[in-house]
Amino acid sequence: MRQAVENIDGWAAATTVLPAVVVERTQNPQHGDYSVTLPLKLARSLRQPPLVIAERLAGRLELPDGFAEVAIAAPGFINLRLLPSWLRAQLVPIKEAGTQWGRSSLGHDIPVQVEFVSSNPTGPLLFSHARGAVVGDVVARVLEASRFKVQREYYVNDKGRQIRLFGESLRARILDEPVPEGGYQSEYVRDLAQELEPRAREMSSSLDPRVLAELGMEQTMTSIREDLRRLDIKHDQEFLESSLYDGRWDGETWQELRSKGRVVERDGAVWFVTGADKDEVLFKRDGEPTYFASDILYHRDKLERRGFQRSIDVWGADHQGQVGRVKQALEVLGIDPARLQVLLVQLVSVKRGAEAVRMSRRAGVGITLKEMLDEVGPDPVRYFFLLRSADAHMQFDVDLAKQQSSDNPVYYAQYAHARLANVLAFGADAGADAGVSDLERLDSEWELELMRVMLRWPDVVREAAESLEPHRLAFYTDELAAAIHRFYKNCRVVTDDRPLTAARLQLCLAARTTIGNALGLMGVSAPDRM
RNA sequence: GCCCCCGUAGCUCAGUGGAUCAGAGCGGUUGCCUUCUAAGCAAUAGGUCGCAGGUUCGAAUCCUGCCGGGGGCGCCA
Repeated sequence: MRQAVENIDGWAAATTVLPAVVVERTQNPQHGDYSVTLPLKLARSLRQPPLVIAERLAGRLELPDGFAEVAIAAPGFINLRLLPSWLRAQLVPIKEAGTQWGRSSLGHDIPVQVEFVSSNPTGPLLFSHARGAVVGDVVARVLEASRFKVQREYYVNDKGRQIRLFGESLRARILDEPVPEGGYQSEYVRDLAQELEPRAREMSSSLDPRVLAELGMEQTMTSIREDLRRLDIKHDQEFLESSLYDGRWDGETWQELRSKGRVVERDGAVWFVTGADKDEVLFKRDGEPTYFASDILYHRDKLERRGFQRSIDVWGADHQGQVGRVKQALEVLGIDPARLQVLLVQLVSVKRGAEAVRMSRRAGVGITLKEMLDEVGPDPVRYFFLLRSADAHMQFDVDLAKQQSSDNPVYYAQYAHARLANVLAFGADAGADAGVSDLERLDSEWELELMRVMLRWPDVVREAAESLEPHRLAFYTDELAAAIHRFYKNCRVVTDDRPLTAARLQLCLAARTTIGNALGLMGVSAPDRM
């Protein structure tokens, strides 16, 4: 496809530097399947009208297999159309690829880490955490489908002031004393204290807050893992913040920054010199490192010591301010900051009835993920999050997600899959195999349209992987489901016409493969029956 | 004050590094089940793409400035 256009380069190369040759999909099917806008871009440097250029180029085009006519359209497009016979022939490779259909080797086994969720082990996952969890997981899935070597990591903040307060709060609850200033007042900690008390007393008769914090984190992580499991999310590794402070890695890193003149002591604290108007604290006056300090050690560890080419971090939008300074510190350490990509996931508000409740991490209030999973189930949670781009604020409509009815967009896609599965089962004996000649019977607008949509699937996966935009999968799935429903409505599959039946069953099989793979990449179930 | 995200149909949101259409779902109105699942299909109403300039043959899309909503700018996490 692209190579075909390269062939014309020689013709124009003499004049000037060529703009990139781009073959894009047409937005309007009336204009064919692909279009080239090169003539419009060349018009100025060639000093010829774009239409003339288009005609000369079109005449020289060597089309690869599968393309029918080349058309010129004002003001200077070259439009290409796929041959129906070529479309039909693609059903065979889709069938052969099966669950592999849509995968690519784009990533060439490059090691990439996706770090997501990373909620503190001092309380349950809130529903607001789930958006980042889903986005991170699907980014990981899409990268895996593009043959990146992906590791999913959960970064556990298991040290510092918050953990100390956590332990002290647990102790206070057990002893029925007041929770310390700034401590954890939540019901969760109260219940946890009660649950841990017998073991805690056994392990530490004095109820050492450190032991309590340890037990509490262990317990909390267990429940977090369980919540994530229900969303079909599993991390390969839980990385402990405390492991960064082994006395060598941290010492070496600070030494490196110091040698570059980027560390100063002032007011009893240790600062990273940004060179901008405001420096950043690395070590507080009480000697404890800040999160920023840990972030530096952590990302250096991933990108330098552990050898990941890229680290894709999924953060809440409220951490936006940290991106710049972590990247800056990495650069000082000689690490290309572009290797760290931060996906900022915007906040979620929950709509229940007519009421919208904003969920902010800071506000600390909100529905837990567990409660939401109990109420609506994992499929709507995943699908709804994927129906929004990560950088858009979104409103989660609980009532809609909960509806087991046609209004719920999840079912639209799942129903398309179930219908196909049903037809395939119904017609099993009639469609054992179809030859290429039979496939020629597939010539209605609905059948050809369905094929066109299916054939975009590999591009969708690739684009989602390149842009790190998992919502593209959901929008594609919706389109594909629409094409399937229209086909189903207008083309009776199982009839007395055996060859036609066989051909249509082949189409159903390919379509089910495609939508099944799409749902699978999103981690949404694809039922055979609804 | 500075930085980031958003502003597109009544509602929730796609599209946005130019040309080739302003779109989907929900909600409104109206049709379609003797045949493989109507959790579906089809039709219809509904929008100065926040405002104002600018660049261009062409701007929802790029630039500038405003307005509005959200988030950040801690020796908090």
